[in-house]
Amino acid sequence: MASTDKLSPRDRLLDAAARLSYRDGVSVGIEALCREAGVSKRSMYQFFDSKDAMLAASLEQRVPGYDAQLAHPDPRSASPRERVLHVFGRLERASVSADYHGCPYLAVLVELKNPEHPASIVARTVKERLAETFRAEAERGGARDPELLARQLVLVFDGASARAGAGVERLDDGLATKTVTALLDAAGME
Amino acid sequence: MASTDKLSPRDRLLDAAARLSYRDGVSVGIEALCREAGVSKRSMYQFFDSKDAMLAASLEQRVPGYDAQLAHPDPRSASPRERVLHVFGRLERASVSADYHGCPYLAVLVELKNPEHPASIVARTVKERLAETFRAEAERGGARDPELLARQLVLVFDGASARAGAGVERLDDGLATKTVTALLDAAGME
DNA sequence: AGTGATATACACCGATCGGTTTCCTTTCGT
DNA sequence: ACGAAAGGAAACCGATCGGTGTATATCACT
Repeated sequence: MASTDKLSPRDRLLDAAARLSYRDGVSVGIEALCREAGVSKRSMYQFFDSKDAMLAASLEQRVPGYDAQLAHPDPRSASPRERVLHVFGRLERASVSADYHGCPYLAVLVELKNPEHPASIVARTVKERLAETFRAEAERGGARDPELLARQLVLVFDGASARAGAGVERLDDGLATKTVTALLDAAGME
Repeated sequence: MASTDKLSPRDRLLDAAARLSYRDGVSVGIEALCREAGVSKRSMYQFFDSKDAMLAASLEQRVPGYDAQLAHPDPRSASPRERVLHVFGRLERASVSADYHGCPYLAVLVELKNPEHPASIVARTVKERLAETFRAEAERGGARDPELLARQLVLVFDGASARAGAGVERLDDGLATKTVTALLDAAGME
């Protein structure tokens, strides 16, 4: 019994779309997606209006897991600084995986040049939420300019994930953490 | 007389490949490339072995201009810090253009998941050279850890260009410059 | 057992992909 | 003025693209 056997065809499609579009890019064919999901093309078009819609749905479905991964395990006892650093610690740990190819949402935004694409809209929303999370932490931590600090943090986040995903940088020596620490200190965040 | 009329067919192809693959992504068809260049497909395959080879050549041809754009206009009188900040000033100024879509070399690395692709190799080389340039400046500027600082700077560079290119961030208020300044200060670079 | 919904397999659509070939015109050296 | 060579237009190749139509099989429910 394969691991996908207990999932509905729709969920298997979303799973395959997320996995293959992340590994091979958004230009992956629907034929390959359906083969991977073990679902006929005909069924796919009953669940989704188009390939674009399925891609957007697959990105959206992964948002809760993505958020949970970046959230601090014990947010109550942790300081704002610890919660911010946790995000980059997770990024650094994830980046060592052989099949890490960078932040999937940033990749989608880069690959789909069209900002009106439904998947681009989902990706942009995720990025805005991350920035807003950082901003709230910066405010709680007493940063001098919370908005600026938050934008700096997403800059580092996306730069680190893109470079690690592209294979031109390694984060496992704490590069992101060190960079963020310097920025937190400079912003006067406790 | 169009602006391309005085260029050789080969140069027109390289120009069209650079422009269209930057605007539409590397998946742009050779039919469109040849139409844009005003060159027959047959001629194109006499100049280049494949679409991949032409793409790599088009990226490579733009390297000198890219370098010149980031180089300080008066490198002798400028300090290492000024030379570094000049790079990010140029990035911020370029990013306001309506047809700015991020660093083309990073985009190619993200879009072509295959690191063995000839265009990926060119792009990786460009990124390595930028990091090396930063490292040399960091050393000259007396940074505590020149290698670390250089990696932080390319992190910010790629993060800023990717986010600005994706349309999720604006750099025209000096975001990159402010971030880099904080990192230079933290590294003890004069 | 019968029925309607759901899923599959598979041929098919026009369009485009990267790449090749054929034919014809233009250009250039002599 | 002539012949070779280069270049352009377009047909053509097999493959794949996103998407549909059709006929068959499987399933739950009554």
